[in-house]
Amino acid sequence: MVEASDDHPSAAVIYDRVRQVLPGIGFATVYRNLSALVQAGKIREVRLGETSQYDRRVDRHDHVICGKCGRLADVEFPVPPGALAFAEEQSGFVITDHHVELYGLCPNCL
Amino acid sequence: MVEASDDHPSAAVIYDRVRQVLPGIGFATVYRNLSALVQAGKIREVRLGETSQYDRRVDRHDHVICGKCGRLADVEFPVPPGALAFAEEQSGFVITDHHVELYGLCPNCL
DNA sequence: ACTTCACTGATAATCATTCTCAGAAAGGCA
DNA sequence: TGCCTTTCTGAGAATGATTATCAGTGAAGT
Repeated sequence: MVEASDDHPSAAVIYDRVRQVLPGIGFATVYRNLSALVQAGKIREVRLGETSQYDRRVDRHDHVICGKCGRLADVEFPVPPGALAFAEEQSGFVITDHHVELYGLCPNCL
Repeated sequence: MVEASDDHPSAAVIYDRVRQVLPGIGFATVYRNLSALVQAGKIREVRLGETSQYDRRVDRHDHVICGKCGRLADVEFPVPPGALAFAEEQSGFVITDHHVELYGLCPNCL
């Protein structure tokens, strides 16, 4: 599998990369395989604006997004023990998962 | 302004609602006004999957999303004091804002 | 060799959103 | 009031990301 590199590429970027190895490939195939990988739990899809980015890490973690260049990086955001219970109480929802998005500027853009 | 009701409507829902009052309106106008309101800081845009939802609350807060019916509700998610600094240290980013998305089931769907 | 069947690439279709552009409405002013 | 300018609007086309369709290819089994 050519997918799941070490950054957070969008479908378009993955399509370009794959084409360097398999020049005749169509984007339908790329999208199909990405969906299959997501479904199979091999990669994770992260929506950023109107496009999807793909993350090889499938364990629970959070993301920082650079407001200038759009770069997305993994982070661990420590959640206090009672926070989820507090949010459940407030909302009446039963919470099964969560994702923190942090916004700022990346080292390169600073 | 007919926009900014008390739930989290998508552009399509807002378009339908506005059309009940102004039957001849086009969606271009609705989108234009929504963008203007967002730009002016009067409402907030929250992306949920492929569509945008609009939130009359513009202060910092978080959201719970029902995995079954897609309903979105406001919540306050308490962030521990050192968490942002910890994430900055990890990532090298300077963090200016954050947003927590909680996933689960809403009271109706339970 | 023959059938089956999953997989592929090209292309059309879809969905949300944005752009374009001619016309309408609103305001200013002599 | 009549004219000009500017802004706003609606209709529809255009865009960008993604998904569906569909005939063709190739491997696998018999």
